[in-house]
Amino acid sequence: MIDEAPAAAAAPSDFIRDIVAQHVAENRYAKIVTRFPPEPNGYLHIGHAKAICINFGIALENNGQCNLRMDDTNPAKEEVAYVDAIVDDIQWLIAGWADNCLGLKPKGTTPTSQIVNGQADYHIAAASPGAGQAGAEPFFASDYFAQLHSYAVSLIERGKAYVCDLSPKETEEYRGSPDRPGKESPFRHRSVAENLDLFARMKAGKFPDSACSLRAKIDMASPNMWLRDPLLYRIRHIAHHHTGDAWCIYPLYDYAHCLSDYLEGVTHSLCSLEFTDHRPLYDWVLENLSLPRPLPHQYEFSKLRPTYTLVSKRKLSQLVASGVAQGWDDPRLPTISGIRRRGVPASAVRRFAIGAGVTKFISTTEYAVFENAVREELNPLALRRLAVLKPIKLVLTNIPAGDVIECAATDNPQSETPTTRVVHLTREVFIESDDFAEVPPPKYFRLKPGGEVRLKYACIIQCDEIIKDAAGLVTELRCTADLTTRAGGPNVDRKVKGTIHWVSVSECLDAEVRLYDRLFTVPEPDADGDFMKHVNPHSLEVVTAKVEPSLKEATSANYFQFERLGYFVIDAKEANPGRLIFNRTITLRDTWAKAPGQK
RNA sequence: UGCCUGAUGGUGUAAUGGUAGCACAGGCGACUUUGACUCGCCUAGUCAUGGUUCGAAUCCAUGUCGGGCAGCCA
Repeated sequence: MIDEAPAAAAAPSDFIRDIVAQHVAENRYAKIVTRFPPEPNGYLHIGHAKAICINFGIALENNGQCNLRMDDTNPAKEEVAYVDAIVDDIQWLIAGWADNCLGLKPKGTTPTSQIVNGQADYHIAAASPGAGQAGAEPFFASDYFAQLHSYAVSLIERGKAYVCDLSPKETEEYRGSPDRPGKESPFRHRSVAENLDLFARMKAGKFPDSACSLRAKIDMASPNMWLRDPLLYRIRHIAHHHTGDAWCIYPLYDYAHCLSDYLEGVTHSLCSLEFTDHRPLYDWVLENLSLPRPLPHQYEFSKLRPTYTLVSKRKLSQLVASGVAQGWDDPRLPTISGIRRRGVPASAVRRFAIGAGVTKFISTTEYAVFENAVREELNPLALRRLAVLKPIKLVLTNIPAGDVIECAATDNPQSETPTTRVVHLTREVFIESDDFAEVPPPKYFRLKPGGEVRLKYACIIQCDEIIKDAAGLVTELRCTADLTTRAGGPNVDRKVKGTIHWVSVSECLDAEVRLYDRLFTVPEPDADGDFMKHVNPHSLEVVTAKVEPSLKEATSANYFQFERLGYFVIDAKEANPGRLIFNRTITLRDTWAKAPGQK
């Protein structure tokens, strides 16, 4: 496994952490329990990373637990494959950080609550340090269907819910609009006995889809739309990925979520802002069931929205379906799997997500903040290697063919005890074509006719001659090496302005290198509702690079920095021992490229 | 003419009645066998108007602007 940097410092406090701290001080709960509740209908993306970091972070900081729960109440959209992908992404993202507070449950079990000494006692699984171990699985809202059903019966018995025969279309009309009260359903005042009978028949499959629904009896004139007799259950004759054909009625989010939280002993249900209007309904369900305390409470925060990308499952799937992206794990996508394949360490995703802060302010986070987080984490981790992306041949005329000069190259200068490896300087080397200019711009430190430059880890060279082909293109540079400037040599301290990277022509390896850039050309691709038009046509460039021979042993468990170029990883999906493929995670910061007159 | 929610440099975030701070971005410089890293300096902010107070980003009032809410989605 990759040698990760230590977990980033604890997140600074925020309004939610303040509330939790207050509750801890009051001893309000035996244990702080949060949850991360994805619907298994797609892949996790960078936006989810914030919710993950908040929920797991708060659990971690309070010796609590964060349950991973599949919010799977809509069988039409959900698949097991997504469940597996989500579990995998989560485990990668929190490994070495919060994996000890990851709440999973023994496979096949169902948590329930019971009353012990007048207090709710929750049978929730203990945190599972070996999250990946067989026998553990996430929680599923669908595991609670039986319990949820009996709660619904209880609501009916209390006169708090009724079976409504209005069609979806009529239901919508009766609901009114935000500035106009709704109308009561003609079925609102059915007797408890009739509702019980109807609900039993709904469950028994006596009605077709949408023929009727179970609704909460609240207030059709409420200024809050979610309180206008919201639906609790709908009829769907469709198999569920987790419960199979056991049910044909399925609970809706607002009904299932609060009760799932309750059944798992969740204390703080943290979600994004768009659920703020749902909170009164969340509380209504729990209150009207007269459940034993303590009850969970919902708190909302603003989503993470980085520039130059999209965080919407629907739009992301459009990119995949249209072929703009080559799968959900395309390294240009902001999906967790894409980011991971791109070579971004989990610690960098966390640093970014945590750094964004927790507020109710609708914000956009500059992509540069993400880039900074990636470089911050990679710099101390990445092994330095020499690689030439766009090679041009350079001949050291004073080194005889066949001579091999050993040079010690540092693996990581950031390390307290840096290790080195040997690279071989030979008569012919490749250098980056960008590192030579026949007509150099002002302040050009690199190689130019008659100029000097240092070959990193080797020696200073001087450019004597330029060889061109018939078309006038430079094909070869002829230089003289000053071997007295090598490490240990008498003139090692001689200074030249430029140092460039290189590889030996006779010893280097060919590697496919995929150079990724941001997927969109504008900061807010969907601002005008047509993000497809802003796709960056140059978001992927593939080159055949010349890389130093030690890279033959590279595995996807290593992060590399190709010196002066950027950070790279082996493409975990497509590379194999016979085919070296590197993904560029991100370039190094480059103040030269930004200089006036450059590119 | 509804309800909910928010507003601090370019961006994000802190200050919880007492010196508006930090990070990113941007600029200048030092260092450098990575034009990287590191270090130093600089630029730039409390939505508006009133009020309370010795003192307001913070409390109150009014206004302005932004976001969310009318799925049998989550």
